[in-house]
Amino acid sequence: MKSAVEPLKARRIYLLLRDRIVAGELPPGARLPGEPALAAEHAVSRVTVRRALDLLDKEGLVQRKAGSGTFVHDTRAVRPIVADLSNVLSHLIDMGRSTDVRLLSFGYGVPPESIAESLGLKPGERAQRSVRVRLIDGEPFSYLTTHVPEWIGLTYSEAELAARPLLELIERSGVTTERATQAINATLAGPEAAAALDLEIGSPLLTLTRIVYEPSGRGVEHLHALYRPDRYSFHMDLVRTGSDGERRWSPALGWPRAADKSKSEKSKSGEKPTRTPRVIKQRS
Amino acid sequence: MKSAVEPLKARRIYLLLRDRIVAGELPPGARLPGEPALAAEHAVSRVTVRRALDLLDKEGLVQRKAGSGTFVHDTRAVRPIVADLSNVLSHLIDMGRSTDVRLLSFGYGVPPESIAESLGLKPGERAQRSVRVRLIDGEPFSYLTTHVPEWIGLTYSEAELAARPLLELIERSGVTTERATQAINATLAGPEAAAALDLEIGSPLLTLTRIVYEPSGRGVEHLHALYRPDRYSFHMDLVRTGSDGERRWSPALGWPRAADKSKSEKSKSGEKPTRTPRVIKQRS
DNA sequence: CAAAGCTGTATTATCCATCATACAGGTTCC
DNA sequence: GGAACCTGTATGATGGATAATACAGCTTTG
Repeated sequence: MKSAVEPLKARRIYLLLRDRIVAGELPPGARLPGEPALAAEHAVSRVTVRRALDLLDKEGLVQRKAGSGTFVHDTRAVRPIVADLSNVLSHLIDMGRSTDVRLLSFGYGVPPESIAESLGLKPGERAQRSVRVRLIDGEPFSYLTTHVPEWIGLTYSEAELAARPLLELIERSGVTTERATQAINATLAGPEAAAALDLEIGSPLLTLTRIVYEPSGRGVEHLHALYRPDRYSFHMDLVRTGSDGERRWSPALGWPRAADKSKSEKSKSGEKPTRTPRVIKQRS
Repeated sequence: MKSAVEPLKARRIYLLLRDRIVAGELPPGARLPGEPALAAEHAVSRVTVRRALDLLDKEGLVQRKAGSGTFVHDTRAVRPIVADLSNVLSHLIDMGRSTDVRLLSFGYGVPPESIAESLGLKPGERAQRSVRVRLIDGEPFSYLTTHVPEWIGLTYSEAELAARPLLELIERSGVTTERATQAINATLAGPEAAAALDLEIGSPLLTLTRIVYEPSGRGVEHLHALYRPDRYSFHMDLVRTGSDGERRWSPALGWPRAADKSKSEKSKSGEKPTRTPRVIKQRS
């Protein structure tokens, strides 16, 4: 009973380099240390370094040139950053990007206790469970598991769910949705999510758990979403609010949605970087 | 050249079980399948299943009883969920929890390109870089890397940074901060962050990147934060806004901050679950 | 062109995770 | 008590990841 399961060495180095790249320490185009140098630096064999670089290569983060070196791939191209807070991909759509939904699972049953509780179901009461995957430009980026009380779920068909937003169907059933709570977190990809999102098991994922309430306070939808961090992230603009001594950041409401920067190009350059939604495909 | 580096089998099973637990599919107190059963189910040896269970045990998610079985530990106790959006831990403090900051690194140098760009620095211009770890009740939960333009950084000392909020120091220097952008994402823990957060390399982490701007549009602080997802997550309340056809969720502003639920206990039970900030320590 | 450095590739040996199996000891239930 | 489960522990065998080394071919630099 020793040796806790630790990631393979190649993976360690892969992670390390990956962090240095995404952190910008190794800017796009830069040539990173040679394989012998990396091997010495991390006290591993060159073969292992190679494996790490292979991973980075397969992921499109670096580009290897025989005889020359390994170079950081143009990150901007590889990171088709999808973004938005509070709501989802609203402005993606009117940006000419095609989104698609695939229904993986649909059925009724007794949900796990924690979900039943948040939906205000009595023990044994059934709910509709569905699993969907969202694609952007053909590439999967989110894995959604939703639970809805049975009496609401029965108001629409499986085909309708595959075609329309769930919340729209819920509201169509006569329920009004006003309030919701959500929590954002991180996890590792389990087998199913990894398969659906075209990832390896153990990849990092962004998590969003949202519970939608009707005015009476009863839960009507429990959403558990997993996002690929390289294809999705939450962005928000903040403003400093509160009077002295109690100043905090608050989300900038009524903000210029997807602010087509045509409007504010007054100041010089660094207006709002990291906001270059170019439409470039990533290698599958 | 085959076999991509795939996570160890034990880790796979660990992740699988872990997901089923946090998803509530295996509710607290439940006995999970016996080791032989799990071994058969996943087509691995019992030894491997054992390793996976050891990980869950060490993490405090399950409790093993010789001769009896392996049981899901009381999740509520194990998840001292810290939370808040937009700002950080505001209400934690007035909840009687002690937070502490540890300065790991402090110095000046030329920052990586992407950060220099967001701070509006000219190539070669220097910035102050600091790395801090935040603890709650003695346990580390966030790993903060900040970059500040040199001319601001010079207005305070290393000791001051270790003692007071950075933004306060920045404002004290005469700069006014009004706007900020931030992005939330997920990654895997690299070596340094893993060590500082008392995690294994490859653990999932919540990421927050915030850039604070002064009114002129120039960046004055670049913050990169890594959070342990089991000790921190972003919560927010949402309200449905926008007129028909363009309805979306918006963060509920002006909400009862840290709503001491003494106020709204009108409706029955399920008012706002998952909001039970009991102060229970987790095993180190 | 030649030297130096790099990536690609192969070989052999070692180490560690995993497998398969067996047994000891505790718990539960009849 | 005893059967049937469970967890804890140990064994040797096997395969894959890694180490150490060597060499080929390409690129860059002088």
